[in-house]
Amino acid sequence: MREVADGHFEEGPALLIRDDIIALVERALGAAQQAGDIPQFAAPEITVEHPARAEHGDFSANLPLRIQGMARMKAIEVAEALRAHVPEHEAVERVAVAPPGFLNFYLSPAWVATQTAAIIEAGETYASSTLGGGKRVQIEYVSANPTGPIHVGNGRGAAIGSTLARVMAAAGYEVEQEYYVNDAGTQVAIFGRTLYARYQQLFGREVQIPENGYPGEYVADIARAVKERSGDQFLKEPGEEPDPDLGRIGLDVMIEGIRADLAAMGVEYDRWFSERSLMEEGGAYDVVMDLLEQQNYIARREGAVWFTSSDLGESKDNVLIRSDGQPTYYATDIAYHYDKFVVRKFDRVIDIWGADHQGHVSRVKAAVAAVGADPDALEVLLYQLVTLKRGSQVVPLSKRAGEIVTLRDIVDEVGADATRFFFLLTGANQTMDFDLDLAKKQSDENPVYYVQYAHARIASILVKAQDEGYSSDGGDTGLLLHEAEQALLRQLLLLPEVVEKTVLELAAHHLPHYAQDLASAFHAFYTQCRVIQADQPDLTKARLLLLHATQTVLARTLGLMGISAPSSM
RNA sequence: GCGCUCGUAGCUCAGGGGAUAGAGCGCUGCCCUGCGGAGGCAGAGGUCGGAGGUUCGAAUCCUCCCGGGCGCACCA
Repeated sequence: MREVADGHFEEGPALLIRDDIIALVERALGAAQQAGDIPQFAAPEITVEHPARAEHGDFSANLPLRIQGMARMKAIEVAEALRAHVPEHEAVERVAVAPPGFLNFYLSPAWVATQTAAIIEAGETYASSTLGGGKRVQIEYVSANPTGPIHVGNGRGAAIGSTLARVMAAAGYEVEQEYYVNDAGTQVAIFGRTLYARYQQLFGREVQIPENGYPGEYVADIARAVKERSGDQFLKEPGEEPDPDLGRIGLDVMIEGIRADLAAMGVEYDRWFSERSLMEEGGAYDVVMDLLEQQNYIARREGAVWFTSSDLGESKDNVLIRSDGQPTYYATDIAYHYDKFVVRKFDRVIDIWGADHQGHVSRVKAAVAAVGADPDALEVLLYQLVTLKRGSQVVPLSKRAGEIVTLRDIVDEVGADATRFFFLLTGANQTMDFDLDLAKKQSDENPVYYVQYAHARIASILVKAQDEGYSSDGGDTGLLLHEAEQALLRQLLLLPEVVEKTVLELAAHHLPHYAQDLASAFHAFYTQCRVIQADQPDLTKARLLLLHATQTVLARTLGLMGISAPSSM
């Protein structure tokens, strides 16, 4: 039981064994200094890592190498001195010194084996933690303009955002997922005029799509739907401005489509935040403008209203209100972030943007500071753009171009699971190619099948065991000492670290890589160790428990990625 | 030009101060007389873009250079 926040307690998972090892090193240092084996000095923060080679143990501390200077001793001697003072721990079988000065920890196979029970008990909460301490974090992602269907690049943001949301929730944050709907501004106006042009065309008028308009067929589709439902209700005299209601209806249709497309990929938001709502009388936009005025961050020149962001270290000032009286996207974005921090008081705000918005990051941070919030509480995660390909042929993504490959196309063709896994596999600041031909192939080249197959295989064995009357009741997990069993168990024990790392780095790609390693360890175990053996009832029970634990962790890992864990494929 | 980012196996990518640099795909060769072969094992394949520097130790940090991507609007 650990305190989460405000005296609220919850059942805690087993502590990370890694943290226990760190504590052992720390205590060894204290004891060695106490005993005079190592001189007194303030030690740096202690870390341990998993050695690349199994012969170097399960955990390795490089502390001796790092403090050899301070101790004025050879690293190897520091290591020896520390080793002599490492306290006993049930999980640690032995501690060894290795040149040039590593302190290596070897876990007890028996201890590792018995962790199976703890994993099964934790079930779908395995690898949950209280790292976030109940802090309120908002994750805003995709937020593509509702003037067109969302495309491949948005899909990458969707996969990363919704996965981070799941993982941070597991790590003890109170997470709110949000989509910022740009339902105001010039692009929306252009969309409205485009829709009206399409609408007029349906009544035989010779009207061109406006310059900079949206040529996609989807606008004509909406126009047809409106005509079907409302006839010529929105038709005005030639040359007149379109009815704003028409634009609004069109936008609603688009937003509903976006919502459905994202839902098809397993992405659900807690809130869809309307940009237009900021502009209401006395809304955040008015408040922020007054605030900036009071803080002397406003300048009027060339007929426009400027934010003097260069006073805050920015390379230049930025326009808030254009000379035509329309606020810029930047101005409403300041109001939006004011709402996030000052009105709704999130502890952390994570914005996930495409890398083409990179220039916007410091501007928004400067604005956040100007309205009195902590700019460090805003974390902007940029993902590099996706190049869409058909084989070696690059497909243009632009909404304005002829061919529009939507996210929905991809999800329909390769499935939500493969789409998500594929997007998550590559680190966010790495550009990636999305090869439609390859993604469509549904072959074993797609690693999601490898992972899901492991889960299905386990389910199949468990069913068979049940059919044949085997049970894991009373099984002794201490029997799981085979090399392949131990390797698998060590993978299972890694998930809490992966979750922590994912949260600390805001790097979702660790999960699919871990999933593959875990599946690989399972498949190797499966090949070497038969589970159901009539002449070995005790071992059968123990291995059934191991299967339960593995299935639990696989399902958990897939679940954190928003990917299904099928029982059959 | 300035800023951000990337350059690691034939291809797609991990690793981002630690020990002999990893995985998948592809390639070569093995493994189904028992639980799902969408599987397993082994092998070939690398001057970690280049050059300096910091460090006990650099693919990792710093500087410069080369080469890609993206920004640098009264667009969003």
